[in-house]
Amino acid sequence: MSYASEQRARQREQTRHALTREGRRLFAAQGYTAVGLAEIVRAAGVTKGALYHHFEGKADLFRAVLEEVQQEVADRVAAAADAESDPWTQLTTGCRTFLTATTEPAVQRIMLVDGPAVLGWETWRAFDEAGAARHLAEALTALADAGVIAPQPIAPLAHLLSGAMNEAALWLAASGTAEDLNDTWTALSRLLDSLRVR
Amino acid sequence: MSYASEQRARQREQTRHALTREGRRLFAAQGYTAVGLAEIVRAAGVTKGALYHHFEGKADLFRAVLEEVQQEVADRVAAAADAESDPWTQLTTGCRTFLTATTEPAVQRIMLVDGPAVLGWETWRAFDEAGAARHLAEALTALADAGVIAPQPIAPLAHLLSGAMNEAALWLAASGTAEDLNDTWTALSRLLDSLRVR
DNA sequence: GCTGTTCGCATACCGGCGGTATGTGAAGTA
DNA sequence: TACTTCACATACCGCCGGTATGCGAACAGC
Repeated sequence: MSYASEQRARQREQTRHALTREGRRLFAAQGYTAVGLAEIVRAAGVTKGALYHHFEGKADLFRAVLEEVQQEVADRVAAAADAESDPWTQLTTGCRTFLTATTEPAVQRIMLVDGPAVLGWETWRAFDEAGAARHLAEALTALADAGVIAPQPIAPLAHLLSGAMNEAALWLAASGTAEDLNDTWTALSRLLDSLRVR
Repeated sequence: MSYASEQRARQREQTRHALTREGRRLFAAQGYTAVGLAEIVRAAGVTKGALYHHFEGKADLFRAVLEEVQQEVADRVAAAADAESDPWTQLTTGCRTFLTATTEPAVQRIMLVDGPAVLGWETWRAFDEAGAARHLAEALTALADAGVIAPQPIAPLAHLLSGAMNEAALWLAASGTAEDLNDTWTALSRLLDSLRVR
């Protein structure tokens, strides 16, 4: 494949990116069902033909967008956690970062509200486990192995904590003052602290 | 109003009930978007005219169904909790009942998956606060007032716990063995216990 | 550099869905 | 009995997701 042959590949990537970009913006602003394909392709400057050339349909475009959003959140959480050296601080920092990151309305609607309904909960969970939820489970496993928290099945605990943070993020975004964020973090910190071996 | 005048009222109620009944069944089995109005009215033995005479549209029918489901869950939780005399046992019993009640697939898809996406999260939250979530907040408030748990803002804590149980219920239903239920309940019990003043 | 092929996308079209406007007959009223 | 109301049925519409097809530019081989 020559250099010149990359012309089409770049154009292809550019079109695909325009679709996910505008799809993400519109899905976040109006919700999955409220936004039509016509609106997306118009915003992206292409036609439905392009969309169906790159994706299997509306739900598949949404899936690509969701994957992108979850990856970003996971990266932010991982970056914040990796900046810490102490395993326990990595957990708390990761949780705190997740809580603030998912407070963005765009992230919320796509990742927490429409995601499960559009893709089905099982599919959504699979994506979630590939994202930030995986870091949570890994951190808990490491802490259990190190004896910092009591040895116990990790999966149930991870889901409890993940769900707690998801719902808290939604609540904070809806009626969230700075005080509510503080109180929520305080309460979550206490719950996390209770895991430690004394 | 004479006895004879109640004829229409009874028929009316019967038709409305058939719609919510079949709507609930189909929404639970296939999800909100996958089931069409034609299928619902056919199962209920009426036509779309009847549906639009009783409800404002598809979303309004779903709202009525959701309200019904949430009320049932709230009643089960309240009944189980009221059977206990100790306030702390009321909380734990209520949580345990909620966890098992929401494991039903029908309850899950309507209440936890489609609910927020169809009605919007804020509307869904309003219904949730009128249901089982209210009992949780009330129980926590009573325990805080009684000095059993540390005095603290209740709303953030209630949302954390509510979200934890919602997600745990979804996980249990998806891949839930009896062992997972036990482990989840053990983990949740520990979290609840950490709230107690020592 | 000419020709055949592939590829990325546009155009045109379809079926089905939620929603609405209107008809109709039985129940209720005076 | 004549009139009104009400609970629904019938018929219809616009829109949206999805598909089939057309087409021009980009590449490949000679």
